[in-house]
Amino acid sequence: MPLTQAAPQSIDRIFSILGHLARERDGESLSELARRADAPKSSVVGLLTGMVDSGYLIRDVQGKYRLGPNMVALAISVVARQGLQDLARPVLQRLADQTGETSLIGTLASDADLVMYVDKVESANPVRYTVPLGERRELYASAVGKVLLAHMAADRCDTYLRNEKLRAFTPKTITSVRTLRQEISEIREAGLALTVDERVVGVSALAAPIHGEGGRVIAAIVIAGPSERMRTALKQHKASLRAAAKSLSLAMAGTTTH
Amino acid sequence: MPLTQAAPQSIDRIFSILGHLARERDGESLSELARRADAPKSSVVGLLTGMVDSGYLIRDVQGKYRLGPNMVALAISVVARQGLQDLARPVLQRLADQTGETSLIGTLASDADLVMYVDKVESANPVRYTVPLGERRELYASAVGKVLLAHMAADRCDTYLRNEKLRAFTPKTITSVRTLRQEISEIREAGLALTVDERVVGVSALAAPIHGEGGRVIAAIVIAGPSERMRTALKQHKASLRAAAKSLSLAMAGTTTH
DNA sequence: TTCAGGTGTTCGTATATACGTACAGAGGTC
DNA sequence: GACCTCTGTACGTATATACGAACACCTGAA
Repeated sequence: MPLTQAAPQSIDRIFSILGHLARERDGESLSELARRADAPKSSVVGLLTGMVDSGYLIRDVQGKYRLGPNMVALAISVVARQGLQDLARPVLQRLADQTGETSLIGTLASDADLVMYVDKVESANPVRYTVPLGERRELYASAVGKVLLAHMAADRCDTYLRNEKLRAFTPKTITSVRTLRQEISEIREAGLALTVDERVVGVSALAAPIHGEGGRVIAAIVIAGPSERMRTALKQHKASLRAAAKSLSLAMAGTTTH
Repeated sequence: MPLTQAAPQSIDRIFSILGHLARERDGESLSELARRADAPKSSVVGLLTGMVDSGYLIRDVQGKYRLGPNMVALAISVVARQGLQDLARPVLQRLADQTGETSLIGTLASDADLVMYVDKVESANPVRYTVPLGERRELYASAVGKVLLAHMAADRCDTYLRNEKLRAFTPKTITSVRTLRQEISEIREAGLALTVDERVVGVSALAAPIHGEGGRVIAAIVIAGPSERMRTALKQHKASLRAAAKSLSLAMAGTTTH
């Protein structure tokens, strides 16, 4: 392998600056950005000036640097290009990091009223919940399935409830159509679905809807783990999950066909 | 002004590459990207290699370069940071393209019960409606104003209707408080407001609410044009406007404080 | 008011990087 | 199979850029 020169260090510096400014609400000073980029101030000032001149950053009246209109436009066009799975991956990763539990995306299978798991980031915990991707499961006994039922057309949901045989997987599986209907209605109001030991004993799952174009629910994002561990952190998990679902819904709203 | 050196040319080259890849569905070759960036291939290959190493680009099995996971994650976090006007711009552009009419965003002025137009994309038609940005107009005679009245606190709306002198701008301006109250109630139900020749003879406007955090209406998105042209395409315009308002509402829902 | 610490700016010099050139290889055409 | 065109790669050299050092200025604390 011939010896080739290293890539220019401005690449990592530029992205370090952009990433930092994307995470901060307020602008940042030259000195702070130089510290974050681990680079001399006189080197960083050249990069900042160049990005300001090109409209990717702006410098406010306090001398703080912020993301500029061209960066926002570029970001919008990048996000608009992605499909759900591309957009979901970093969100799933962050959610798994925040909660310590496995995070997944599930959608309605195209040919049957079943949930299909299309992406996941497994928990770092040695004791973790997991499910094979591509797996198809019943709607009525999973948090994802209940979210999808809550947001599908009312007549399609009614047809499903009339026709589906609610077999028990565990002693906690809901097998009463009346009880399930009531719970689906509550999920529609609350936005989140929680299952405890319904599909697998000892496993809880918490799911939220992901909205696509026109507000339709196209998928659900879910975290799942051992019921006792999920129980102790449920409140924080709900907050993290709502935020993750919202950022994905935002991202999906931007990806309309042109 | 002391003579300082120019910013490094890699800045413009990096953003040129990213912008181009964001617009293309397929990947692009090294030679094509070098042409687009107007730079020697041997210079561009160093930038590409650096961005691939850092995960901002990937190189597929055909040797084509594409946006990588770190660029997608950066873009998502940039978009999640924006305010209404930044997010609105591409939506207004698309709406103006789809409908052929001028599209605008209006909000409630902070110091008076007036509409203020804060952003617009003018129609490409030589015959077009336009209004200067920053312009402040009465609520009762504009589609935006009626949307905002329909979604504000009921007592604030009542106070406005009691105190505002409903002067006529045209023979079609609604000057009866009773009629206006009824119409506001209908707008609250229907979601859309339509004005025909009320503020300016020969001009119609169609407005929909934009919801922010917690479902509050923070602005309205509107298309406006000559009444006859608006009339002939009203149904399609309603569909396009609803979709635009929803995508903005979802985008605004995503920009929550973490 | 003084002082210390941190800021942003400037510039000459060191050096990292850009690039021109050559070339091997691939693909398409005849 | 030969030939042409374009690709991506390699590398030595030219040069654009990084950066260390110095300094004026600002802010906050004593």
